[in-house]
Amino acid sequence: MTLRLYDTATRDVRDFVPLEEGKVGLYLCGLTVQSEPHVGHVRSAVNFDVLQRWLRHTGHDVTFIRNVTDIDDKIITKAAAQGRPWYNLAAAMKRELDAAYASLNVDPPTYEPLATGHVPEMLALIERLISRGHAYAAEDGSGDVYFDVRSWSSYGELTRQRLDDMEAAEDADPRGKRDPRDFALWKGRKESEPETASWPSPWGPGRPGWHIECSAMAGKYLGTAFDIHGGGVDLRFPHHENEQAQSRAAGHAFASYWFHNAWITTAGEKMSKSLGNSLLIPEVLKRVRGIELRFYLVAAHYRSHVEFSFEALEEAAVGFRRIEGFLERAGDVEPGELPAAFVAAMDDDLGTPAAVAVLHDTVREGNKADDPTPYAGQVLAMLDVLGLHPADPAWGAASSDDAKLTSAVDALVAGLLEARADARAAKDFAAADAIRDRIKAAGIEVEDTPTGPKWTLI
RNA sequence: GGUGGAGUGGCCGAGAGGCGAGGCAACGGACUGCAAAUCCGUCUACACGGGUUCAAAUCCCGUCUCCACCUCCA
Repeated sequence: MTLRLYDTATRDVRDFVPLEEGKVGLYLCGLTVQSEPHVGHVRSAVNFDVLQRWLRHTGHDVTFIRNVTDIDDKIITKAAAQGRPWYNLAAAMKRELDAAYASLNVDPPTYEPLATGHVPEMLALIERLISRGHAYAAEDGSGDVYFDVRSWSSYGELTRQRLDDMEAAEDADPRGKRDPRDFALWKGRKESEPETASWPSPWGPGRPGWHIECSAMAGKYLGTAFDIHGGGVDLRFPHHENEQAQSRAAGHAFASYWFHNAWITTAGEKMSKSLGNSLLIPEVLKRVRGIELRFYLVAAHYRSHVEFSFEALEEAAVGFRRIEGFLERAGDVEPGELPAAFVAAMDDDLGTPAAVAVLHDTVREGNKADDPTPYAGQVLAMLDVLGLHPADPAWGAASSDDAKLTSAVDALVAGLLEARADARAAKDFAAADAIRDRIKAAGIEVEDTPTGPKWTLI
């Protein structure tokens, strides 16, 4: 069985066939680093991370490029409002983003190019488009350069839009455009913008339009034809449509498959950056651990809309702890083979919900078995490929202070548990339960297991 | 107006013509001194109205509701 993926361009699930056998070029539109990342942002990263891990697991040599847009209108505007340089805001938000990815065990990509580092590549691409008759410098002296959508008859093919059916943007300042739907490849510097936010070009100082950076960077690192390109559904139009148009107009085949993840919403609505702080990653991680948040995200199919709620998140966390509890009881085991049903689920358009069901089934079988070891091995293998291995150092090793505290508490609790054991042996259950209640009041739960009592923090 | 998507049991969330995913919660049982954990069982649904079919949550027609994109957006 081979991997099948849903392709936005063809709108169906089809066999994934790489351009070159055994190798995969993957491009993900990362974030514009203009504010702190929230749960919605990391979903895309986690979904792509699962894709990347699965491709690697199935024997592909993956080159994964995830760009960072570190210059755009919003960054300039927000930085100005905050009274700091745009590049400082971009750098600070990039660090926040890195921290969020790390807390969810998102594997770093092969390379993470910055838009500002690829201006020459963009200029070369723009000049190529001009020479081929698909772009033009504005005649109003603005220094803008636009892509000429009327010159590219396939425009709209990715999202099946017809130019004539599109609503013209309300704030459409026609500037020097020949058609209101023409989009900027290069934006001439305005007087109000900082000089540091401009680069020299044949059309005067300016900065990149949004779409051109991805075409330029994907081309540089993955070649003019590569396998998979993706991002959130909102990027289909105009961003991906425009990328494809300009790349193909430049004579490049561009992406073979388009992979788009659905939204996470709150209260039925898109998680916008104006919703406040409650869903920023550090805030969410006060409620659940990173591994639990990742489990919540992985348990839903990447193309399904997820209605975020803390209740659902905490429920997922409870389910995950059940899996962890099983592994703890099973003791040290090495990852084993993946169950066939799990592999089939993953091969079917990354069917993580069905894969997670296999995970649960295996845990139940393991809990029933006299020897849980082989089941635990399978569970570990499944968790590992989903980026959810509990022992992965990415989740953060306990600090030495934590270890000392654990050891100290263990010694104190041990004394109480001995007294409780004595009381139980003497069938003085009232005394035994009193001790247990006292421990519980301190925030520690005691469970009796076949190998003796065990304590955990509540 | 154009494009794409959604409506599933108390809740979350899969599936996409036929042997009723999975989880959480609840209840009953086993185990336990009592619990906890674990296992077994129960509750078993597909927005609405028609239709096709031996068989529809799944296909067709219609209706309603909701969301996204067409402007920056994961």
